[in-house]
Amino acid sequence: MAGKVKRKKWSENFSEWYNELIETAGIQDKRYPVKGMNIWLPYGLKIMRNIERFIHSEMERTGHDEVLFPALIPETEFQKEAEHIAGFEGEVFWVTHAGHDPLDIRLILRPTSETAMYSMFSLWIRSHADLPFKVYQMVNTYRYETKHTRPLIRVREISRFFEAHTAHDSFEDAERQITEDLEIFDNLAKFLAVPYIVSKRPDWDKFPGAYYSLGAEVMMPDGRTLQIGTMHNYRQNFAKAYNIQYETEEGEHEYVHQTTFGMSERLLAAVMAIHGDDSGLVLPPTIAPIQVVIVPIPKKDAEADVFAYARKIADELRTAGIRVHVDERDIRPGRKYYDWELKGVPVRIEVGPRDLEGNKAVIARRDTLTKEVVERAVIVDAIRRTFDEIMENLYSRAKALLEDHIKRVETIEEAKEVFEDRRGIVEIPWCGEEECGLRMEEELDAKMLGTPYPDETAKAPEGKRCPVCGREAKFIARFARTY
RNA sequence: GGGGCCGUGGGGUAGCUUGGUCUAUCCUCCCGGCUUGGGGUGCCGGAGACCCGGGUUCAAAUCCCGGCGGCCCCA
Repeated sequence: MAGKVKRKKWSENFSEWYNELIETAGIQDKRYPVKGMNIWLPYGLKIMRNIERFIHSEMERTGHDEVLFPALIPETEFQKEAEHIAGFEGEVFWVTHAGHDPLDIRLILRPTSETAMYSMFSLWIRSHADLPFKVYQMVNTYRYETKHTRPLIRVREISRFFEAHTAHDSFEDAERQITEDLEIFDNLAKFLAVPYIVSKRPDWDKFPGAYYSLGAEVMMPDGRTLQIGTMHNYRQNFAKAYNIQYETEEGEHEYVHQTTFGMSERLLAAVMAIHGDDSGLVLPPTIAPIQVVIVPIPKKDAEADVFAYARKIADELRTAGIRVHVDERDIRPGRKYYDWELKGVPVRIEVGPRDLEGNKAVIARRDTLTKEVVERAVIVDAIRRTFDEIMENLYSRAKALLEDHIKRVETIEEAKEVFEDRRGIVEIPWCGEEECGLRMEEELDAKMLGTPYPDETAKAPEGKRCPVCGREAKFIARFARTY
């Protein structure tokens, strides 16, 4: 039955499909006259808010407090951590003037908030009793992207940037935080029905200033990967630059260990891309602004009032906590079907004279585009069951897409074939040397995502050799074309 | 950094090579009316565009120069 769902354009011309859908489905308007800065439209924003609501609840569950820092950072603060500034200075927006006068100390628009937050952390964190210290914010950040911008994916204003920042009394406790971040991320991914992989980034591609960086990637329909989450362990790098110290039980002064965890509206891009099809968006019921749309099918001269019937069902669903909308527009039902399919509403209920007579309703699933007739009396249960089935189907379909695109190879030639063919992720033995890693990136015209995480899964099997230098391989390295 | 392409109603486009019946094509969206209603009803009517500046010419959407904006490829 899934064969009924067409995903031709989606898979063969993903870029075009994506750009069209961003506007036709009402996610964003790209016509704002600044490159890389787009407007959130009401429908898209509602979806994003539902994703954020889940993130807020996870943050609360795990004891993070929400804060809001200013968007402007003085040049002097920005420059305190050497690697960090080197990594970002090429892409920050500067504020150099106020009115007609040049500023004494120039300001940057935050590309991320480490340098805004950490001088304050050093004031706030005094004692071991203050640790662990866990805060987060969801704000807009700015990066002057020089590559091609793409809505939600590569933008100059990230308008929904999530960043959690924590401070700990030891490396071990910071590691526990990374584990917690991964658990939060996993919950979120399940909520979105989005399967992913986690890699430890190679040293040359760490977050600027980090001890190590983890990236969570998803597989897009065209075989390229999209990073949708990152976790960094900073060790004491920033603490030393910003003098964030606490007093131990013994009265000593120690630098804190820090971590960050980041996500953005790329989460929505992933959901759109991974679950969509040729008819448009397919939203998981967990985040759909409208979970059920009811389309009344009137018949001329029929005495039955299908509208009243539809409204009654709507009330019932609403009482059960389901987000429902009755489409009473004066247009043909077929037109409504297309409209709501484009917008990805997970379930459609059709009610016409036939259903009213038999005390039934037709339930249509968005993910499979199949229909089923159900008894009016059990409609709430049927909808709930359908939601569960949709979540399962979306997840397993996406999981198959991801797994089909991961290929383990041993030579550069094999790896090249994968990228020529259908793309995806290549896993290849690697000695661990930067030189060999960069060489493979160049030869494959792909990026090294890193090594599988947790570390135990990154070891190369016995006897495998690095295809570049021929030495014994220590790791499995992942390569992909990325967004 | 190097090379290429392109700016036409809200969106997508035709026209440009060879200047003139361009009073600018078609689809979509939008507005009004009738009709219709279990997968994009049909018909009638309406609104809406040649990126900006300069030049060539009797005549420029079309050719030339400059500006601004966008896209693609390579390093």
